[in-house]
Amino acid sequence: MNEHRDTGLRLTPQRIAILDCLKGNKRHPSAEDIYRVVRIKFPTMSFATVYSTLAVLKEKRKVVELTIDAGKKRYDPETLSHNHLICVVCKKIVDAATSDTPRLRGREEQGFKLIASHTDFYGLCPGCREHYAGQEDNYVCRS
Amino acid sequence: MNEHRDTGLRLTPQRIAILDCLKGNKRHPSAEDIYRVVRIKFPTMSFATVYSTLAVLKEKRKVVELTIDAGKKRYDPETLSHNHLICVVCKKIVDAATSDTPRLRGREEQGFKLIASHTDFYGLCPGCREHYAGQEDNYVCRS
DNA sequence: GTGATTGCAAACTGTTTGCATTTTG
DNA sequence: CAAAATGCAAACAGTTTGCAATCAC
Repeated sequence: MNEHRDTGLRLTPQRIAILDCLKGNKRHPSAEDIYRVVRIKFPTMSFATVYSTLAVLKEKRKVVELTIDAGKKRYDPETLSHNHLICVVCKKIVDAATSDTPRLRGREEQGFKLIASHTDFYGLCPGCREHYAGQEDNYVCRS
Repeated sequence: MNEHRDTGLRLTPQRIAILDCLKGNKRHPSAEDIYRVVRIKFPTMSFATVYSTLAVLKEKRKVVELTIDAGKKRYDPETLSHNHLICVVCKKIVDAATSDTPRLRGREEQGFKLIASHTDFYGLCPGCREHYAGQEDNYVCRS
């Protein structure tokens, strides 16, 4: 009945709220971001529930964990391969399409069995751009 | 006199040990990895010193912070732009050269001022490959 | 000598775990 | 009704901070 049946997980009201929060969410929210949203409907919601639901969703490939933001995991309901554009000041993350996918130079694979790849782009978002234009050098970009 | 003079920071014995540990280090060590190494020579060395030195080095662009590994920062003394190849099982990180650099599709920049980009490649390293071959599907790759 | 660095401990942030209670299928 | 999820609190890991003692320049 419920639109989230296909996740294959037991649908508790809390989980439905989390799934609703994630559905089509392009903000790449952290666990706390999600917690704050679902807690509006479920004041008793605990962090442990958010984390355990995210763990199950990750296992079922319904969500992907991003490590772009140091010291805080962020989650992306878009699990098809895509790239990101990250603001080095406010850490906003938006999806980015690229014109091509880079390849490792043949002999550079060093015995690795390749599974996937993705590219992160760093920059200043429109908002931060205003305040920090010309100070790009002050920001370290590499993840 | 000391080979690390050019870093522009006050050279205490502890800092020299940290710089020695980082010099040419291709292992992308975490703060703890560094701590364990320098503590052999300086048993009184504290974590705070490692972190504060890393903070200064980061500021002076002598080292770059990697967020590839969730929940644990790793450091790279190679500050020129380059890419990484990461083992999804043991988190080993090695440098990788690519044949090309992807570009954002023109209208995709969404008002961002671009500063930099890099590509992460995921796979199984030679060692883990043996034990986990055929189980690639069990590993989530996206950072 | 003075300002920066060290070492220690305590504080903090984000995440994980144990367990009694409740709920889903 | 059995297996799984919740909520709470406590435990954890990694990182940061405050401060007195020490050290580099």
